Amino acid sequence: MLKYEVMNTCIRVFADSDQINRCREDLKSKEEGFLELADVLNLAGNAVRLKILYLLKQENELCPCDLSDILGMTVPAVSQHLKKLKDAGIVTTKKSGQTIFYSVEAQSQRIISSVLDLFNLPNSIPAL
Amino acid sequence: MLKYEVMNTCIRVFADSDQINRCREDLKSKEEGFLELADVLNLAGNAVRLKILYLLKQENELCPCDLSDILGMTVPAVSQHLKKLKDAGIVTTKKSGQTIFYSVEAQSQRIISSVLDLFNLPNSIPAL
DNA sequence: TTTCTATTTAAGTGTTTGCTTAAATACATT
DNA sequence: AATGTATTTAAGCAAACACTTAAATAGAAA
Repeated sequence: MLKYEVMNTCIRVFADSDQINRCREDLKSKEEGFLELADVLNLAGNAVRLKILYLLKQENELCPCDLSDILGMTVPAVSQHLKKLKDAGIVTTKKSGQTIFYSVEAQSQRIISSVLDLFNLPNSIPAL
Repeated sequence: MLKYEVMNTCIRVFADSDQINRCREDLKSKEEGFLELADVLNLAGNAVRLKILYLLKQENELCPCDLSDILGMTVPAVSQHLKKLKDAGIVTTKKSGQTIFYSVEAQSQRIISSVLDLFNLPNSIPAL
């Protein structure tokens, strides 16, 4: 009578329930890491923010005003992107006069560098 | 009279116009690359899709039905994520009977592996 | 103190995202 | 031919995004 390997939502004749359980366990043990990595990738997965991170790494520090000029967009638009990056702990600020300089947070240098290094993978981006 | 270095939107006393122009040129020359990399990061920057990519790499191939079971979400929800990945050329499909197996597209293996390797960067994710 | 300047915050808006449920496809299997 | 199974597509919807313009802050400079 019980012909199918019924797992959850899906009824399928040739499901490999061992494989599915193994994968589920594996994911569960890494859940936290997936959420955190996805957050970082999501922040970097916007052309404006990716450019901001690239520029901050390249130039060491820049103020919202500079970024606005370089990127050709309004200061509030830039500021809102910076806020997201700062809330995530990816960038940090330093005040000098009435200028606020943004830079990549020390602890995030490695992952941001690694993300930006993806830029240089040969043949990595199909459409390129 | 012209006291400021007026660049674009921003009027600021101590703007370094050389730096700003250099950065602008640099960005312009890499514009295409930024857009494409941001696209990939944006796709990977979702916990569900990041898990899907991880699973496809780990298990070589999986069908929407398996993924639905493993991820604990409906088949249409999974299918829509797979469509995005396929439209971007990141995954490919192979038919076997009435099952459709998804796997990471050969040309995208490297960048996807590199993205997933970010998972293993020690101290890379501040909150971790 | 008053005025500027750099930045942030707020409010409004159109677009995109990611799910839901229901329906449609496309084939295998009987 | 009729039924069943795996998958995709469609429609609807609440939430998140990314910008805009205007206003609010904070602090330097005059």
